[in-house]
Amino acid sequence: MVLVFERLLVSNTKINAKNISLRQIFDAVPRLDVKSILSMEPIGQELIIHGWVRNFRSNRFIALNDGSSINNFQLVIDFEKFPEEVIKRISVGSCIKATGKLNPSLGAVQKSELVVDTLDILGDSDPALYPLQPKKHSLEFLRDIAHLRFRTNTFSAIFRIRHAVAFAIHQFFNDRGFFYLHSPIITASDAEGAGETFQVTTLNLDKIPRTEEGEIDYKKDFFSRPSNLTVSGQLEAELAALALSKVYTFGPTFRAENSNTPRHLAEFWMIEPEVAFNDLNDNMDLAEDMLKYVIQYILSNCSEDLKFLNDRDQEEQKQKPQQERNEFSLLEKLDFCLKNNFERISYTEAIEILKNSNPNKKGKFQYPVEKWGTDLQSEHERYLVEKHFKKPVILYNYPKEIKAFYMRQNIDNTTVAAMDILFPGIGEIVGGSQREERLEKLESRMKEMHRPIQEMYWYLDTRRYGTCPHAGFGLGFERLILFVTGMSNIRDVIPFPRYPGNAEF
RNA sequence: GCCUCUUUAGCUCAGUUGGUUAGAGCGUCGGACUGUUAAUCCGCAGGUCCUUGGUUCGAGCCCAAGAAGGGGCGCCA
Repeated sequence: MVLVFERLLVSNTKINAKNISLRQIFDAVPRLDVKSILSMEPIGQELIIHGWVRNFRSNRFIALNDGSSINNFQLVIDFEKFPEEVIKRISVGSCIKATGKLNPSLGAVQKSELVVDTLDILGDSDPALYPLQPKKHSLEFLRDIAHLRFRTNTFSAIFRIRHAVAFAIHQFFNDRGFFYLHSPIITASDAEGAGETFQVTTLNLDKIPRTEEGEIDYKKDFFSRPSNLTVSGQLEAELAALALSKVYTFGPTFRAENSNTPRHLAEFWMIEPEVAFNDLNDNMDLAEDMLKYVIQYILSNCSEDLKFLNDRDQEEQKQKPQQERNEFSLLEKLDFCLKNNFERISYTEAIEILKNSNPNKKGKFQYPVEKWGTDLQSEHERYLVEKHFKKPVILYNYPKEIKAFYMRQNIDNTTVAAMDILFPGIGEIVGGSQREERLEKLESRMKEMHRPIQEMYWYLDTRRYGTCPHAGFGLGFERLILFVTGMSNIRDVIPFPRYPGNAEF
C-alpha cells in the first residue's frame, strides 16, 4: 500500500486529487485524461490513457484526443516493436488504450509525450469509410454528420463552452438566492400566445374519436383535453415567484413555427428568471449582470477553447470581403461587452434616432421608419446595435399594441414596461418585462387581446391574492452560445438541432 | 412561408460559346522514407455531373418541374 501511494505521489505531482478515482489509487498504474496529463511535469511516470486517434504520422506519432481538452496529446510508438497488423489499425477515428511512460518531448510543439509500452485497439475505424479527415470540413457537411461532429476541434470546443455557460448560469442564480424551478414541458393551454405549438396526443390519428357533433373528442385523449409542448415557462415561473420571491427556469422550449433562419430552432433552451418586487430597472440590471457574469466565467474557465474559436473566426474573416468583416475578434468582442455598460434607450428614443439616421433619410431601409408605434424590423435593430451604438442595446417602454398582454402598462397609457436586449450579430437575445400585477388592468388587457380569462383563473389568482410588483425575462440559451462562441448558425451550437423538416439523430 | 444563390470524386472546389475520353488539391489504397506537427516523395484507384422530363445530331453546361443545402426576410428567444 505504501508503495502504491508513493508511486501515486510521484506520478501525480501537480494533479488535483479530485481527478483521480478511489479505484485508481488501488490500481498500479493511474488512468488519466489528456487535460490532466498536459498539466503534469514529465518525469517518466507510468500511466494509462484512452482516447480517439486524431492523426497518425510517420508510423510513429499518434495525436490523441479524449475531449477533456481542445489539445491533443502525443503518443510515440516504436513501430518495429509492434506487429504490423496493430499499426495498420491505428487510423483516424479509431479508439485506443495505451500504457507507457510520460517523458519530455523531443518535438518543438509539445512539452510531453507518452512513450508507449502496450497498445490496445478498443475500436477500429475503417479509414476508407470514416468521413472525418485531418483537414478543414465545412460546417454544412458536419451538420449532416452531427453524430460524429463532436469529434472535431470546433464542435468539442463549442460543447465544452455550452456546458460552462449552463453551469455559470446556475451558479449566478444560486449565488443570488434564486431557486431553480422546473416548469412543465407539457401544458394544457397556449396561454401566452407565444407561438405555434406542437400538439401532444395519444389519440390514434388513423381513427380519431369524434363527439356527436363531429368534433375531435379530447375527453378520450390522455389528459382529457388538448395539450401541447410548452412555448414558455414564464407564467408558471410567475406563480412560484409570488411565493419564493426569486426563481428561474432553465429548460427546453418548443415552437412549431416554420422559421428557417440561422437564429431559430423548433426545440431550444430558455432561461426565465422571475423576481418578486423587481421593477423594470431591476430587471434590466439583472439581465445585464447575468450576461456579464457568464462572459467573465467562460473567459476565466474556457480560455483555450475560446482562443481556438477566436483564431478559427479570424481565419474565416480573412476569406470575406473587407466590408463584411467583423470589426472585433471574438475575444475583443467579449472583452468589450464586459467592460462597457449596455446602452439603455426607450422605444421612443430609438424611433427618433432611426428617423434621423442616414440610411432612413437616404431610403436605404427596406422598411422606412415613419411613425411611432410600429414594430422595429431586424434591419433597424442591427443599425442601432452595430452602427449607431456599436454595443449591446436595451430597448424599453414599447407601445402596448405590439407587446404581450401580461406586460405592465405605464402611466402614459400607451406604452408597457417591456425590455429587449439586442446583441450585435444576433439580434434579440433577451425579451422581458415588468408584469402587470393589477387585476383590473390585466383582465381588461386580456379581454382586448382575446385571451381566455376563465381558463387562466390560476394566473389571475396571483393578482387576486397578495399580488405584488414583479418582473422577469426570457434568455435564449442558444443565442447566448452563438454570441460567446462567435458561431453564426444556431444549428451549430446545439448538439442535435430540430428545425422544419429535420429531426435526424 | 417569401426572395435569392448553390448542388460535379469520400471532402473542398474548377470545368471556356453546347462538341470526342469530365479535372485539381486534400483524403483513401499501394510503395519509399522514418522524431513527425494537417510530415514528405512516387504511383494506382475513385464519377447516377442532385432527380425527373424536355430542346438538340450532340447536354455537366440551355429550358421546365421537383428535392436538398446556404444566405436574406417574416414569426421570435
